[in-house]
Amino acid sequence: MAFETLNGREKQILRVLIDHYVSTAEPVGSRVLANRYPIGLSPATIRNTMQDLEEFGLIRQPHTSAGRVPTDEGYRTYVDNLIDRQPITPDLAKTLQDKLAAEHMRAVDDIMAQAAHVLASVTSQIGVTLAPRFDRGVVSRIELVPVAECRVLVVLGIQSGLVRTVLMEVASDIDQRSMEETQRALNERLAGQTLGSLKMIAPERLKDDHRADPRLVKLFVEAAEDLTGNAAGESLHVEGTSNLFSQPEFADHQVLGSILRVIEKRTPLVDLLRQRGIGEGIVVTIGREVNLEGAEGCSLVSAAYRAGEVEGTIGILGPMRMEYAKLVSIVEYTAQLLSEQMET
Amino acid sequence: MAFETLNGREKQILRVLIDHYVSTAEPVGSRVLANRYPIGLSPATIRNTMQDLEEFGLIRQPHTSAGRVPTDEGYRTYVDNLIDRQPITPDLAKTLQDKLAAEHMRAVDDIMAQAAHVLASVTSQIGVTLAPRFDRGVVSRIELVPVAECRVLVVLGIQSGLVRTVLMEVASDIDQRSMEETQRALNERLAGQTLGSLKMIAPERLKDDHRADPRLVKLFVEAAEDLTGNAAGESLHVEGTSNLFSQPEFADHQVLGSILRVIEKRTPLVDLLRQRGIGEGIVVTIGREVNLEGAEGCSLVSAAYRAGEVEGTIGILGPMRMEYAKLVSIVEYTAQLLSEQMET
DNA sequence: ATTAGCACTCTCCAGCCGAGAGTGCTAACG
DNA sequence: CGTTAGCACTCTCGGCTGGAGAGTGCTAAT
Repeated sequence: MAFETLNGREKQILRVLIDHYVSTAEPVGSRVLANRYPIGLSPATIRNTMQDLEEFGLIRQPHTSAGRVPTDEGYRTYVDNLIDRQPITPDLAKTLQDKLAAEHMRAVDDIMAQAAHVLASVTSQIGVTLAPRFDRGVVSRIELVPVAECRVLVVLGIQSGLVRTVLMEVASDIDQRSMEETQRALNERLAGQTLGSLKMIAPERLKDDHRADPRLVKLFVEAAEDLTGNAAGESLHVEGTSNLFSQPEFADHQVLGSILRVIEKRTPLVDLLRQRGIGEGIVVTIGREVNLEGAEGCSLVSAAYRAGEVEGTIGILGPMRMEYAKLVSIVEYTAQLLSEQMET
Repeated sequence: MAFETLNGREKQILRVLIDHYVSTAEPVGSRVLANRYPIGLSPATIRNTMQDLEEFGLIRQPHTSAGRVPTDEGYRTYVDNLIDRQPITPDLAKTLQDKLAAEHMRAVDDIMAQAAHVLASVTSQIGVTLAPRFDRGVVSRIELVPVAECRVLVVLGIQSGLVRTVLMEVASDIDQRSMEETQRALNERLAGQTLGSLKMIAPERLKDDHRADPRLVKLFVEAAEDLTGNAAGESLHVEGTSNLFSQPEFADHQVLGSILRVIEKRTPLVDLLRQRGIGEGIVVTIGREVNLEGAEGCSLVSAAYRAGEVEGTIGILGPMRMEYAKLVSIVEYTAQLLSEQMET
């Protein structure tokens, strides 16, 4: 059922059918299409075309004598071929800029939370953001800041100006001087390396360095690891889940429950977003493609953003029946803003 | 309808009625109570007592010829007077310890998120945690760490070992030396002050100090302010909202929706928790007392924890029909663990 | 004071019916 | 030959009904 096999009329009918269904959430009958859209065909003819589209697997009937509803594949071809993307309005662009770029610089985490929030409120869907993967980040500066008796704060500066910190617990008998020496050694030997490679590289490069305290180095490597791997849980932000309540397709308690449950698990969603991040630009994932247990009825519109070497993903999650034409632009623009802001 | 006006029988009936209702979620009839509990009275007698309790406003009938259901006030007197608290099992204590105290030291935020998660999974309610209010925290150490061209990371050590960091944007022409001088000055003049008082105290104490760069000081004060006030949004962690889906009282779409909506707004919930935090120990807030628009059918079991001078609140949010006897102990114990962990 | 008995009320569920919507097919039409 | 009018058919949905069941409140007996 490749898109090319569809004739012009079939394409047209599919388009208006989805357009109409998206705005009403009701099965679409032939009469409605004939009346409301300038197709110039009688309901009967439209019915015939609809039967064809049904055979192609692009639309289906919830039951005999109901109107038609798009299938996953229907949405797929619609998004891939029929959509005409609606550029973002200047108004909206301004809103997004204000809410995101504005104010003074904040921590990465705050920005991500804010981005998720804005996406949710602007689209009335669920806004999701994934913080950058730091393992690709190039280390530009390392600071060890003693903050209490046995605690040292590791400050890791990444090229492009991002910063991350981790607390580590050290033996109490490490003195100020040795710490400073170690810090100097770390900076000299590790600057310019990616965060992800530290685990491999650090022990090797520092083993001959008489200045560095090996215990500190070991802890440091562990801390760096923490930042790349373990942070997976914390790096996901989800906002606007209550928006789903106004969607008629989620009126069913079970359905809605299983969606929220899978979102709350975090890991599956993180994986999904990571996976979607690798392709450049905007990606629309529809229905079963989403591959989240319980969220089969959902679509994800996602886009990657990047800050120097590190990149992450943002997106919106909602019912398959969403205004792709509009939302795609919003997500794309937001990702772009985010990239800009982070590079500053 | 003070508790003392109830006679022994009324107390007994109220207790078993609530016990039974909590476990079944069905209106409780007189027959069931007579059969299932060793009251030694006939259904008819129980019915009379029930009528009395209804007049007191402690129970009510959803409709004529249904069993009785506790009212807000019913739960209130139950929790205040009739409950016999069920101590935490050793098993559960161990689980909580493992999940919370375990692993190496993490940032405050991670701990709070983890605590919310654990509370949710252990109680099958919504787990909520509020990070400590740092404005009461006593500053023990201030570090200014340059991390990029125009960026300085402010590291604020609080007595009792907690740390917070904020990024600030500085003019590019501030040199290394001046930064170090300023840092020294800040430490000397501000250590021992509470974070909340910095805004007042700092300008005064530093205005004569020739070492401190006034621009840096100004930015520093702003950063500190950020940490105390603005952080309100980020300091709340909510986990386990999907647990509500298995509660029969929230089968209704509207009800559930409005609860999740008000939780997502954050501010009302933050305020509620702050307010509940000021009283020592554990607090049970029931039904309308909760005072969250849309969450009238919920109860909150909350407890304050403290780490040195700073304190925060944790709790669980769920339907009024919850196993208070058990949950109160769990929340209390968790708060205690949290206090211990943070003081370390 | 307690309890057995009973009439009464209300909910819940299953079944039924008619209205309405929308289809697929067939036959007529240009 | 593509298009369309007409029509029989199917399926859902809302409202109505009636019976079963649960639980009450009252009264009279213990």
